[in-house]
Amino acid sequence: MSASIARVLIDSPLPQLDRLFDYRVPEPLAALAVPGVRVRAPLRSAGRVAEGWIVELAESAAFGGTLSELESVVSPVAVLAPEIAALARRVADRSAGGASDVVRLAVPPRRVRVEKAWLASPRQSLPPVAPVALAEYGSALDEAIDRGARVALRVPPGGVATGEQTRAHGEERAGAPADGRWVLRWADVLARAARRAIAAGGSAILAVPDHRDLEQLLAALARVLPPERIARLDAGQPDTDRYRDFLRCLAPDPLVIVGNRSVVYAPARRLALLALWDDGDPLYAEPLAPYANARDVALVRQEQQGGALVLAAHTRSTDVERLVELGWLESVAPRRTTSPRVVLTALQEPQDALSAHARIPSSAWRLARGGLDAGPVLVQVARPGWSPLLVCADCGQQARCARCDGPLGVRTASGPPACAWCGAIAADWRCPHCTGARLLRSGSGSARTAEDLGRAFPGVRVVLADGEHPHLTVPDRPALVVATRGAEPVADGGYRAVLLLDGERMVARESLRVAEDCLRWWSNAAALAAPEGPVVLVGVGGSLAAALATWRQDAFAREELADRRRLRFPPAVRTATVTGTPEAVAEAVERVAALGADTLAPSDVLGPVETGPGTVRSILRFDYVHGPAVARELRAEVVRLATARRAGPPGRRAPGRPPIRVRLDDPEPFD
DNA sequence: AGCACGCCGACT
DNA sequence: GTCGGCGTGCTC
Repeated sequence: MSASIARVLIDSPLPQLDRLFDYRVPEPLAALAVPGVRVRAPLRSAGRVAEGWIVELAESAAFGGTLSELESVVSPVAVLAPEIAALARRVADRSAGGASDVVRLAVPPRRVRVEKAWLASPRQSLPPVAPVALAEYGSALDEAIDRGARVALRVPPGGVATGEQTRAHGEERAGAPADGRWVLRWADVLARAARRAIAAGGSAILAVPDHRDLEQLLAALARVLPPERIARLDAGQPDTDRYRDFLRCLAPDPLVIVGNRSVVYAPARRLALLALWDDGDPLYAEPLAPYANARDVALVRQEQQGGALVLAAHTRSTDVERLVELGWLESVAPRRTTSPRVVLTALQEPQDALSAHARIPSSAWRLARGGLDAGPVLVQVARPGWSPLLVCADCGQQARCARCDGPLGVRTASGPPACAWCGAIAADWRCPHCTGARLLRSGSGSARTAEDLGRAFPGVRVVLADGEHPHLTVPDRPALVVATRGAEPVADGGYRAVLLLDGERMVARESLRVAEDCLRWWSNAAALAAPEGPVVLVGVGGSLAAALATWRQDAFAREELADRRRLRFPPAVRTATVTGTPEAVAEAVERVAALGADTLAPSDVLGPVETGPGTVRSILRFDYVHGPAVARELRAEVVRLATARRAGPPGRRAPGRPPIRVRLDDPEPFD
């Protein structure tokens, strides 16, 4: 007699359904009803069926009432592995959200044709893979992977040429590659780390922020592993491809699974390595409820499943610094420190001077010219477009969109003024401050910088790389590559010089994480330089510039985290934002406060402040130890409000949205 | 979310 | 006496 009860997680965003429901398994379904399969199950009176996943089987019901029978098994494939169900539960609890919302990130939409083909295809086992040493770390990284350690990993800047065998020790920094492609060192390190995991018989998950990083990683992996060992799971690929690769991960042989943020939920056979590249990138923040950051998911998963965790980057996020200081992560760096040659330069002219000549100090100018003799030169700017800022010609105030208050700018030399946020064209703009009607262009975006530089260096090829003009790579030929931050192409052989032009403007942004972000943007751009290629940071001084120049990002993260501790800002503390009607928000805050002043001190309740008509927001901050209790309390309140809706006068059901929304560790209020 | 149950007003 | 209004609560 087999287990006759199936515990099912219902696929629904409703908070009151976020638990396991018991169903009897009818005899005809017994063979198919295994943990992980998608099922249809009646929910509240016959006729209505919900979909869900069997999370576990049991001999007897935990539920006292009479059970319904499972209606059907949607597909025989166990798409929700037990450890992923457990991960989803933990992540949901930590974020005060629902497990099925998390599972939806973990399990891609089913494609029947793909599934049928996969079920019909013969299983074949893959030939074993020999291990490879990560000798630039001595034996520290090899050992860490083998024993399943948690590591904050510093990665060498620069790249290696394809075809050039990565050598065991004393790797010379490659000069110009004779031919073929150039792969960034970080990608090469992660690819070899993954191969080490595979050689030991385990899987590896490698997460990257965006698809450009993904391309780098796939290029690096292609050098060290056969394609049958590599699976790709990213939101950018078509659903059929995504489901096909997802199914491949379920096969018994371990694979390297690469993708963007949600790849941290991938099903992996005997997970041996979970690695994130550049964990400070905001793209790791999940935009869908319950908004769990991929880094946090990775931490939870490692804790649950073991295996090595590697958070690799050029810069150290304050979040990782915190974990290093706690002793939760160990810090591993290459034995021999290689760092870019960074030059700091003050601005010679006021920043609003418009010509490229005025924006680029003469020393930087010389280095750029020198670099162009040998190969490509990178110019990093803050913003895309032509003139990202417009000001009133009469009073000098910045011009803003009449509809949404976004900044007005022009995208091309002759284009109309338009809003950077909503895209609305500001046809008959009038200054709200002085009634002026004329706009003045201020500042230079990527397009204008590219054109200016083209004039300043006649005969030199100019490449414009921004969101609208994406370039993954540029060849090893003289060219000026003007790129917005984060959109820099990878140059074969490395850039002969890197100019970080808009440092001052980037630092001027008002956000809790500006300094951290700037150092990350600059360091990542600097890492694209060729071995002796100079990196020039224009117009920034102080400890931030010094951290880049000395390539000591860890020390900077330590200071930065110490500041956050003093201010009680994240990641020194966790936060919960509660948004909704004033009464509901006040009540939710009250319930958390009732946990005690030790959990939530009165000074750690920020707000409420009005965020819309009839809507307020309060922010709670609390220490990490109290996170579970705060999340549990807020979640309970959400469930309570969803079940017993007694908002407003009796007899009136509150229409539309639920009265509160809860979000843990939302970075937005601090931006 | 849906959908049934339940307890007060107008009805053949 | 009964039909049906919508407020309230639950979903294995």
